[in-house]
Amino acid sequence: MRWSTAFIPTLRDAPADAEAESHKLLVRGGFIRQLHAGHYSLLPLGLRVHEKVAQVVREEINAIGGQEFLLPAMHPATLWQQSGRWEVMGDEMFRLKDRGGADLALGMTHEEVFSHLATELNSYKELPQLWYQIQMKFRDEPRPKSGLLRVREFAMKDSYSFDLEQEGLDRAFDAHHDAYVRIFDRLALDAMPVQASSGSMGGSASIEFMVPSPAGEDDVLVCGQCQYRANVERGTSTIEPVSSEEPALEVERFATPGVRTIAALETCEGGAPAENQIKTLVMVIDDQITLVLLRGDHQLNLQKLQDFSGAIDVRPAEPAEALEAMGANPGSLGAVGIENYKVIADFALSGRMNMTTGANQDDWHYRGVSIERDIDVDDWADLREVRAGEACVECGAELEIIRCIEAGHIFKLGRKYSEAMGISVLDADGKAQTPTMGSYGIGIGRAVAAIAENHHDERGLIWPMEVTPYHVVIALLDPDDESALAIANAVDQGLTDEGFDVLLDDRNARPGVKFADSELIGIPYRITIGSRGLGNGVVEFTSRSTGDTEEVNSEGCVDALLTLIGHNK
RNA sequence: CGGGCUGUGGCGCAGUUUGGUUAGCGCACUGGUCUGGGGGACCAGGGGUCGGAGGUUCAAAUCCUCUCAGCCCGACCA
Repeated sequence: MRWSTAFIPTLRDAPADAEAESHKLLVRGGFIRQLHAGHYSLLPLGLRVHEKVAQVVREEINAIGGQEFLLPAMHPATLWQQSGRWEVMGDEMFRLKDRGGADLALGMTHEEVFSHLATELNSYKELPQLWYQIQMKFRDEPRPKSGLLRVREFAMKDSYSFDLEQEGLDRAFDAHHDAYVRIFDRLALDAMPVQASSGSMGGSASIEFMVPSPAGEDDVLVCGQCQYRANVERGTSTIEPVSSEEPALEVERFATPGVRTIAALETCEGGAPAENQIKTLVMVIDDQITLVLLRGDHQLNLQKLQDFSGAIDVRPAEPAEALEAMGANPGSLGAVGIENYKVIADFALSGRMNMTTGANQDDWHYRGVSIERDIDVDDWADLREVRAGEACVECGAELEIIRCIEAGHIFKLGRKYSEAMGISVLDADGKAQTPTMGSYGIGIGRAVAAIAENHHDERGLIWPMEVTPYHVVIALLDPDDESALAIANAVDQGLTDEGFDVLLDDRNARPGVKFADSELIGIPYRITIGSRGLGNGVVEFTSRSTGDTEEVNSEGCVDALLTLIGHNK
């Protein structure tokens, strides 16, 4: 490719609203342009990277037996109604009507469509199947952000496995796990597999592949000693038990004028340390008022509550709702004597006595509360968010919390979708069986951004060889010098013949511009051909990542350059 | 959805408080001269009607109302 005829609109300044490094650099380097919030155009350079990432994914999924499809992006509502997710997906699904008034949706994932196709499976002899596609997904994200990291329209590789038995699903799941490790390795992403919440996907097991980055949106618990890795939405820790003072006293109501917070209750007359308080949260779980109890110094993780309840919609009650339900304002609420609402308590409260909590009357609290004796707890659950420094549940070492980008996610779905969509095959005994499914996703555009996020310096991007838009850029400093041009053409041809993607910078621009641009767009190797070097009979070979330059005799330089690149395309 | 902020050429910004000729600057772009190994200089140019609609006024980028869009924090989401 000749740079002089290519569309590579580089910018000296990043757009003012770009925050994430990948966002700034992908825009500045002429890879992407925003059309509107959450929707990006891939320019030629961006598309080349995107396709190379997709190709790596494709090769590795093919290698474990995947068969590629391309499914519609627009789906009939009936399909989603059948799985029950027409309601579950809520506002996140783009919905529209056709001219006849039929409800349609833009696919945010493809369990339904693939399951629908899988109804054509008839016999156990046809199993297992491993199907996948690389297709646009549409999600009406409340807040698109960070360039390609969180968008509303994005390419995703999603694969789906169909097996007769659990062991088959386990194999498909493990095969994906290993394939994902290879994919992220090839993409030069340090992705770690972590235990994850299944969210709206349902299912029994789920592992996310997390790439550490400050631009990420997930917090991951990482043990420094053992291999324990878990999303905070799922992870637990071992905490020092708090020994309650014995004996259990009687519940006593006491005045706490103006006290509305845990912190205030710690310091007021007759108060108690946070760990001896019961925090009472009024939540609305699928329109049902529910009380959630935590130790005073603990934070609720909403996703844990959602996963435990299996609800579609979980939110904190509005202050007015809380007042109406409880007869007091938040800050003075408690679950003592509550019978008409469901109460869910965090495990950390188990067995605690002589606790302090709100009395459901402003300015009054109870002390001497023993949770099992005084509160009608319906359910116990792990609801609290782990904090950095707590002890690993596996080995007791300290847990760290690391901000990460979710680059991939694999689920064991079980039979939820195959049942709903009516997939059935006959087994060897001629009995109808419902296959068990797995689903496995990797965001292609997000992977591009994650790579950019992790491979850049102050001068610009530094693409890994697997995904770089061009392997080599030839900086032809004197395009009007015929001998220089001849050598540049020979190098271009020679490297291209060996399968390298070559960008020949033949623009009539100053050397500084060419160097700066080639570094900004992150081409791994630069070959500089200029009159100064040629005067000494050499061309130069520079590595983008190290900045090191070697001189190569211009005579017969193609072979020498091929050796330097080391055929590591 | 709540809070904060911003919309002026492709990008970055000034001008808005205190309405007043042809709306300005840097980068980018076009032509030219010089230059020629780290975003070069000079000369000459082209491009915006100030997010949109309505209003106030002799006069609106500037004031008022409505509206749309984008960004950040939170909520939410995977």
